Amino acid sequence: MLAAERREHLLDLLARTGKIVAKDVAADLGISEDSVRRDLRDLAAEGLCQRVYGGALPVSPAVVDYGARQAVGPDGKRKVASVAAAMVRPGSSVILDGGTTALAVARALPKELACTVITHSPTIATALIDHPRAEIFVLGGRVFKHSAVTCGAAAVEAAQNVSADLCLLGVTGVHPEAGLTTADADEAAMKRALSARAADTYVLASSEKIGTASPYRVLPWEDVTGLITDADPRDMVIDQLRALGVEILAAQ
Amino acid sequence: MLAAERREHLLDLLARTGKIVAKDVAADLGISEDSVRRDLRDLAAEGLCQRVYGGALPVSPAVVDYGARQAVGPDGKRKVASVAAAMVRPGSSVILDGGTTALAVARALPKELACTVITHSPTIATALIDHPRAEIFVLGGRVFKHSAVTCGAAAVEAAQNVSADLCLLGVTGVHPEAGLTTADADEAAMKRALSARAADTYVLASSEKIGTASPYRVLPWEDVTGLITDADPRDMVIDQLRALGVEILAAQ
DNA sequence: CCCGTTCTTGCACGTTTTTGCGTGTTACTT
DNA sequence: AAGTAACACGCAAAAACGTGCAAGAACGGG
Repeated sequence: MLAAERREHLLDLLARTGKIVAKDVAADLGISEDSVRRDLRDLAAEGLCQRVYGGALPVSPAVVDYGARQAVGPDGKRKVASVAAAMVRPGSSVILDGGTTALAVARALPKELACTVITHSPTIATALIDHPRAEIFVLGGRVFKHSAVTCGAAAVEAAQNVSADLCLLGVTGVHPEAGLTTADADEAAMKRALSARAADTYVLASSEKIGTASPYRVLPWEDVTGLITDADPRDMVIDQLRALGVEILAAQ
Repeated sequence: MLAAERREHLLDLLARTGKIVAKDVAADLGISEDSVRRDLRDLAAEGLCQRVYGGALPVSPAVVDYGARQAVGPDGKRKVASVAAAMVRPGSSVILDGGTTALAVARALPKELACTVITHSPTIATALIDHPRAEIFVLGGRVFKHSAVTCGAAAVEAAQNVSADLCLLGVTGVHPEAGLTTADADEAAMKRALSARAADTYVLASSEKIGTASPYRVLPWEDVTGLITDADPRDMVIDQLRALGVEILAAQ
């Protein structure tokens, strides 16, 4: 393995998993920990990673945040993401919301799948630049830092000019009575605008969000085609949603 | 085996496997490592591969590209970036172009500097999410993968709705007669639109771009306020530009 | 056809870079 | 406070590199 290749591998690992453990990488690649440490030191000097005791972290806390949040429920998110990615038909267009679950969907899109992805998340757009066949369209506007997506009037207006077959929406709360909810009013409006531009809207929600509600309503259940979740299909809340006419797609 | 044949083989290998190990190729083809090294040196000079210790890597993938291009002239880029970042006044708004140099500028913005950054690069928007005081605005549109920025009609239109104090533009060619040039027509149009929305336009160009020209003109020198570069201020080309009324800001 | 020129190629040699290990130091943990 | 893990530094061996050089092939003019 070439030295430059190793560095690429480290950056890739950092981007995908959100962290690097020097010891593990050394064992994986069959090289000494010293080499890994030297590489990390160089990468840190170039501002490409942040050196920490035992390994390295991404430079941007936002990305660290992604890593951390992914660490909370990586299995659930991955399962949900792979089911969602499988729903994207070749040649179709999909509106992809922001958030860690949607990011996982973007990464789960098969390399050979040609499709158009419309997103208001710069992070997701960046992640998809590597995808050989995806056409990417970014909805512009002011960037909301806590969620790393564009929101507000300009973004909503930009959304009016697109339309898609499918909208995959992430939310913070999924509740039979409250509907889909989120923690920010502007975000809720943006998600509403996104959903309105697609023929079908599916909600991505790992199990810990089921049965919870946040302050701002995004959509009532009438406007939702289905729910993709890793929660138990026999869960009581899930049953209630099914009774409301929501298609339930169980991940795993 | 003919020399040209060998070069084809190398490029093919690079495209298929993503890397070239000088030693292995020499053994496979039954030629000396010196010949392989010479070929790789020539190919790298033509921009067809990226020379690394032990062999070569491709130049194309976006992420690899970032690493590679930064590896070429990290010092120059960093110097230019820090001068450019120092030009952003507190409370002002700045239009930031795409590219590795602009990315370096984004990273060089001091944490305590409150400003508005308008960009058509999802990568730069992502990098700025962790900046505590920067307001970020993304110009939406179709994403051009080879340069990782939004371009085209929608992006140009989005640019009409913003205005800024300063525009920092990256280009591929800086030539006294040809003006500022770039390798893609859509990109050129986008850069032109960006420049038109700012009171002042400064060009970011590390020394290797000085005196070179690409196919598509972005701007004539009349529309450029200044040039930020790490090239020698007494360089002949730089002198010509100064005579054209371009303000020269020497980095280092 | 012959001879001088140019270009390519492989080898030798000295230089630079990388790498793993040993040593002592520092940082984190319990 | 003691113990362990991670780290930095120096070192030496190995690998890769660049350069100069000579042998040989390709080429062109006479």
